Amino acid sequence: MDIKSIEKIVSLSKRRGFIFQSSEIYGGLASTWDYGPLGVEMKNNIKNLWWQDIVTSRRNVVGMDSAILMHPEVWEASGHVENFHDPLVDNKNTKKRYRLDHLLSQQKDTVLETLLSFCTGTDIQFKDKSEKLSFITNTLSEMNLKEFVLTKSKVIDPYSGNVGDWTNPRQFNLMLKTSLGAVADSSDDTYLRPETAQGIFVNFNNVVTTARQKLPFGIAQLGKAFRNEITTGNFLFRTREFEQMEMEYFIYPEDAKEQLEYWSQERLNWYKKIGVREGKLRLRPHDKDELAHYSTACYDIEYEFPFGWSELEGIADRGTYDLDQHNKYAKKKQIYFDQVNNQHIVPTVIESSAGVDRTFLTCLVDAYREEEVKGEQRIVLKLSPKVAPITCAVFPLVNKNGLPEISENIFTEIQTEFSAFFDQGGSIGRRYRRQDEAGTPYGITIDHQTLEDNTVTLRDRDTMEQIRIPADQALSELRKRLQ
RNA sequence: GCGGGAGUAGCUCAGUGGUAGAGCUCCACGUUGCCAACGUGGUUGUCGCGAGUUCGACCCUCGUCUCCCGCUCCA
Repeated sequence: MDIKSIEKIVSLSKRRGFIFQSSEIYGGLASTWDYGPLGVEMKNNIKNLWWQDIVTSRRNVVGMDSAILMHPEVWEASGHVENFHDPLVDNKNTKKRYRLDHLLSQQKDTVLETLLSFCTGTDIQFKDKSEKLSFITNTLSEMNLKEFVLTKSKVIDPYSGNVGDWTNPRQFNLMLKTSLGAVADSSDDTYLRPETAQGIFVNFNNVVTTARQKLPFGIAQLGKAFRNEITTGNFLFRTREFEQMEMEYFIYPEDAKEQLEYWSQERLNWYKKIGVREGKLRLRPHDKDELAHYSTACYDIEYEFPFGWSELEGIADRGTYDLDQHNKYAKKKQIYFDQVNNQHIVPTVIESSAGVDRTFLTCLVDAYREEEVKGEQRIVLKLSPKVAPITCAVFPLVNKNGLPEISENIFTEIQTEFSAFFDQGGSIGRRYRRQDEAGTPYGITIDHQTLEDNTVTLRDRDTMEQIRIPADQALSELRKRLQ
């Protein structure tokens, strides 16, 4: 696939009604996208395939659907208020931007001491350098600085090796704030959830007692999450509003390693099952310094996009972090009573956190092909039939001799079970090609022979070959192929 | 946030300081009848948005928004 491939995907998405830019008639809103008629079908298919695989087909995983808005203290407890922001500084000379803590970790001690003198409460003793660094970072970020202390302290820009002309640190909070209630008062500030996981953790007890689950068991949830990303881009890949498919699997602590491996494989296999080419997928363990504030081990499932290997999903060992935190902050405790060992424990959590939109983009990119057929270019989406927005298109070969009427009847029958599309406009070749671009795996054509022996042709999108089957077996044939 | 490229019909793009075009698509009718066939007719644009210069701006200037690529960033 060439370098313009993402543009081609964007163009096809719009042309066929997969994805439109949000608020397009007003000039668009950065990195927000709307799903069109084909897009929403395909997105629903992906979500249903996930739900089927994670919840429906498993005895010990249950689903739920929590609210997007949650009590502000949830985000205090989860660590997001403290950790989910980046203090950034710019060097006006080199135009480089750094995270303050990353930048300071590369500075000499004398520079740090100078910076420390600008902070209040300098008599604090620090255990080690990293504690000192985070103190300086946090203090400087929160101070309302009037002078440019980084420049005064002679902070070096690693890019140039010289003292930079630094802006003061600014906090970029990655959580989107909103106000509840009629009056916008700071006491009503709350956040749009940056992950769906917390909705599961705060309902842990509710689910345990009502679903009568015993360790190990999982709680799954599908829904929107919001992050005020500083840098967005790559079409659907990084957006501020996105949909997550998350599952928290609660286990005995000693099983953590084994379960992390198990779920990593399960999840990797799921992408293969929905038709993503195996060679474009990989499982990558996180380095220690990549780990999130809650995690002790993590795998990424990555796909090789035109813009490089990028994360589709993280499978993380969150330990007991989240439940512990809520137990510290909330009045009601989230604790599991282990009937086997007759004791109260806080279970360890293995989390699978996948992005719906990223999976959607993966499917599109992975399926996109440009082929040459009789000297003409054919653009085709070789989507898995389970993922494709339209399962089957129905065509009368000609618009006379009663063929449209017969076709309508077959279409109506197929529509009861599958997403179907009826098309009698233009030549038959044109209609096939339209469906190729939409990724429709099957086409049923009603021709003159149908009038004689009641058979129809079934066309395969990928091979473009046709077989003849009895009209009354069309539905069962599709059923067979979709299994 | 920086640098580069781009924004004109649904798509791909041409265009000129004097109120806009092509190909494809799409729709209708006719014809044909299995892989973007043909004929006739037809729909569609505040030329991304806002200012400025000008008698007059799609075109020049400034600002701004959006997309793509590369940086930076991405617990």
